[in-house]
Amino acid sequence: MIIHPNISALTALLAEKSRAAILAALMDGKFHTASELAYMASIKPQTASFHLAKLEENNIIICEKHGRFRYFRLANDEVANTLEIIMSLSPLPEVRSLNQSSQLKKLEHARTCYDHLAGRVSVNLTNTMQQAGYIERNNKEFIVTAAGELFFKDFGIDLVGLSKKRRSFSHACLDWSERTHHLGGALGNGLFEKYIELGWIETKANSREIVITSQGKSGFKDLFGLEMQI
Amino acid sequence: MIIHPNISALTALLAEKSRAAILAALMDGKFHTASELAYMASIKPQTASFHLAKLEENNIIICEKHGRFRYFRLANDEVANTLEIIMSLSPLPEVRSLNQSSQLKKLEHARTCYDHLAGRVSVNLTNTMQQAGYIERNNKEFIVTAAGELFFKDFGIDLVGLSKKRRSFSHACLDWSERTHHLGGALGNGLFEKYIELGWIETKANSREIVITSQGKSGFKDLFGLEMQI
DNA sequence: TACATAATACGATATTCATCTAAGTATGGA
DNA sequence: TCCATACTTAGATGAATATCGTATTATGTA
Repeated sequence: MIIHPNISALTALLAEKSRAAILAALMDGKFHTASELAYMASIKPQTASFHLAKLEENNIIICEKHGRFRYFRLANDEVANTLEIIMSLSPLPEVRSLNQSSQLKKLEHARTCYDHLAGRVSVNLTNTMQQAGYIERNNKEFIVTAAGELFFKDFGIDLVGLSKKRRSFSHACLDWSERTHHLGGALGNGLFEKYIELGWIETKANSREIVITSQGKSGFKDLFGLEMQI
Repeated sequence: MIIHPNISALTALLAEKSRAAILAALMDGKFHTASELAYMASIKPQTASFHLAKLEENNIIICEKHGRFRYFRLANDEVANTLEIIMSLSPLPEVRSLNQSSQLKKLEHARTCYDHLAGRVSVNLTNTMQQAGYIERNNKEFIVTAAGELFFKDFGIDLVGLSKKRRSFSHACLDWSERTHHLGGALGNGLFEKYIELGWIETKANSREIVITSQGKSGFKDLFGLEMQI
């Protein structure tokens, strides 16, 4: 028997359609109740409960109890990154309806990746920040340059505060639809929350989809000279 | 139901222990017979045949028939890269014996990754070539610099010939033990074969393990100033 | 031809495990 | 106190599939 990393340990958890659906739903980074996840995965609550217990045991998700509700979320951004990588290696879903096709297009355009922005828009923004010399790519991380420090400060991002968080600061996160990297980590999250605060983007309930508002379009254009194609 | 890439399609193939063992064995990049693979995965030939058929159907492996033997190999280096990425995301194997422990240490030191070198040695060599300014990292590729062109030519590597091959030229391949990148692709393969030709490294039958010979140790030292710790 | 080896095909078995029904626990509100 | 809701647990069921014994095909060798 050849010694090798225990591939099955990870893949067995993801190989099951219902669990995959639950995890895909949780990739929006939000908390969801067990019933919500059951509905999203098209299974009965008992079955969802069974899968959620298994995922929790394996430290893939965590649970917070409030009253009679149990709120589930991905355990951390490392799990989210892993899932995003596996997605980037997997075939695109079979599209069976016009509705699914348009949903897929929207996700490819802009979506959440756990707690930051992903999709074409995110990759464009990341590239633009690189070209402007605000960040530099170094292996799996982006590094904020001196110019970048000024830029992010001007934009109202507290780099010092973010860097104190117990997580990757500016992870180069793999984008499954664009098959390249976008800015993740604490900095990616900081920007994401700033965009929300400014009303430039909006999340939708029970979906990873992100909508760029009209303020967002002009905002991104002013900030980066970036034209949003929708 | 949330639209997302079909994770299960890929992971279901890897979730089964016997198939995982077969694929791990094939990561040495060599052809293996069905019986060999059955033995390596500790299953009967019929069972191996069943799994091999399934893997072939899904274009994970290819088969060449010679006489009464069937030789199986990974389909291409894209499959190998995918497997290596999944391995880098998976937990290290549980080590149950001194023998396994020493085998793991050897693999972490130097092993084949499909058709090129992986492990600590490979990562060190890659870093050294980067520091010497022979190659530069650009996203998922390494780029050969002008200085690098001279260097590789001196070392007897035919860059023009390699670049004509219908595959990635110098892929930045993920190393599961070192959790960083080493040089893969056609250039990685070219160097690997040159090391073999020079007698610097030796492969072992039915193992991914690579042995650095004494010529290799002095060779790598002369070429890169790199001291091999064994 | 006869026999040994490599591999696959087929059928039976066993195991794993996702799913559901039914029942039970916990919580909040009337 | 009673009921509705959210969720889990337990047990039964069924489907998928990995495995192996047996048989068959293909090839090489004596």
